[in-house]
Amino acid sequence: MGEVKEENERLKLLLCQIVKDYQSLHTRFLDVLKKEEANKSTTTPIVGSHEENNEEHHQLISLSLGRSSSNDPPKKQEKKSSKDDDDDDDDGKHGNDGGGGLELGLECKFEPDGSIESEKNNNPSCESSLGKPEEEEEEKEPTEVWPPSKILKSVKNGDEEDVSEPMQLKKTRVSVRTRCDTPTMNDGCQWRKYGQKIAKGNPCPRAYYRCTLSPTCPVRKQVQRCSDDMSILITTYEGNHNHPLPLSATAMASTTSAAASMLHSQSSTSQPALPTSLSAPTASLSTSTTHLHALSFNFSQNPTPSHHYHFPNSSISTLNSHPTVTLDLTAPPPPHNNYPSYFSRFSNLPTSSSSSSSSSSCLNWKKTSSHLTFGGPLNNYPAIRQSPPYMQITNHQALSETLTAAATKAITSNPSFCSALAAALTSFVGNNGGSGGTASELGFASNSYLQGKKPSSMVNPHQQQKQGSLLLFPPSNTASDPPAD
DNA sequence: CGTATTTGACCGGCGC
DNA sequence: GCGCCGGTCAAATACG
Repeated sequence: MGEVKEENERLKLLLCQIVKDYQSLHTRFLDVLKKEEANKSTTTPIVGSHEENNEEHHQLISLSLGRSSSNDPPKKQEKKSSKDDDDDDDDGKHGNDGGGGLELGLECKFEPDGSIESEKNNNPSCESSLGKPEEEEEEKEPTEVWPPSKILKSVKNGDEEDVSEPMQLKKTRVSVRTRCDTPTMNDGCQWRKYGQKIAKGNPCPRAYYRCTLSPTCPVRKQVQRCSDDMSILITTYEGNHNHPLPLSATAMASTTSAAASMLHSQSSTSQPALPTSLSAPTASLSTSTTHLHALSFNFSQNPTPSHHYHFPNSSISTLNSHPTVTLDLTAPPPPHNNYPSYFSRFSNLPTSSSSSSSSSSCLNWKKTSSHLTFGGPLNNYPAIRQSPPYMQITNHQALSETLTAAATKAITSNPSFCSALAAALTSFVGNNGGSGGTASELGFASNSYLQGKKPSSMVNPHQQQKQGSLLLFPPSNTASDPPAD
């Protein structure tokens, strides 16, 4: 109990810090927002997903990061927050919010008066696992992979989301192909090798690692050289961390969990929708065992033609027990795409790299011009769209954006992303031991977005370092993307 | 001496 | 039922 209390105190401090940072960032953000508004004062609505002329469109991602009390079905409120008269609100499908808006809801709601509804254990609607005890969080994480019988099948709360999910969901894997000289690419985590095997079809041995940052962390990774090209390292992640991650590890962790969640929702459209209802990207992936050479995502949004994203080097394999998202970051950039360093950043990190390199673990999206708006601070959010606090990101970009940016968008527009994001957030803040957890989580997420948006002007290095960086922030300014609108 | 890695054994799933 | 194969365990070994 003493330790727990101590931990709690520590987390509270962390939360306070993050909230503080968030508020200062938000202030700055509003300034930026005003400027942008001024720039595009030509009536272009924020949510205007007007015809993307191949290369540009407005896409709104609204992150509802408030904490909701248990009686508010998240679906409803997210839809509401996006558009009241949204036509699709049936439970089986992820609602498209209107006008090209993609909305992420994390089932969190803040009271308008600033008080935080913090019902850690009492909000079944909060599948995104914000504010959940560790165990529950793991349980609910759609991509969670439990180690075999060793870690006993812990008691499942009867009506948890996870219960209804098929087993295969827990085996979701995210595979990352990178060029890497070192035996393993440095993703910021600490791994312990527990096995090695020669897998069929590949002379190179496959190494098995488990995360050692926490003794109970269920995350595994497999590392294997590609038989065709020995310089390519295939790292396959499985599961989600159930502990705070070092800064340098948050990017990959959140990406993989988000990607896994994405796969989940893609491959299970017939399933009861996750309580988070957003415009669900419909991936044009075949079922069963088809490996695609590319990922294509359609953001089918109401009246407008769907936004289509193409991931030329990635694939999804929905093998029975191990549906896998493969992010191939090794191929040369296609002509129309300007590839950033993607994850190669990870592989390029010196093996000794720690979180000391302030924001080195962030993926840098150098292109894009996003219009990013916030729902305001915890207690004082301008009514940009609706009542609940949220973030809105409208991206003025499209296919010319980096693959990473596109992938992120695809992921973030996915309903299941909430879970992943929540996992990342909770991991970062240590499962929000304090009652004010959501506040800090919101702050953290916001800051992350801000970092992605204006790293230099909005966040000083210290803050970046302190707050960590969440991978899934929207793309930042683009060179190719004309500011005009 | 403590910790990490290696490596053969073991186990369970799956296909035949 | 059997064998293959992927994944994990755990004793032995290596390392600092």
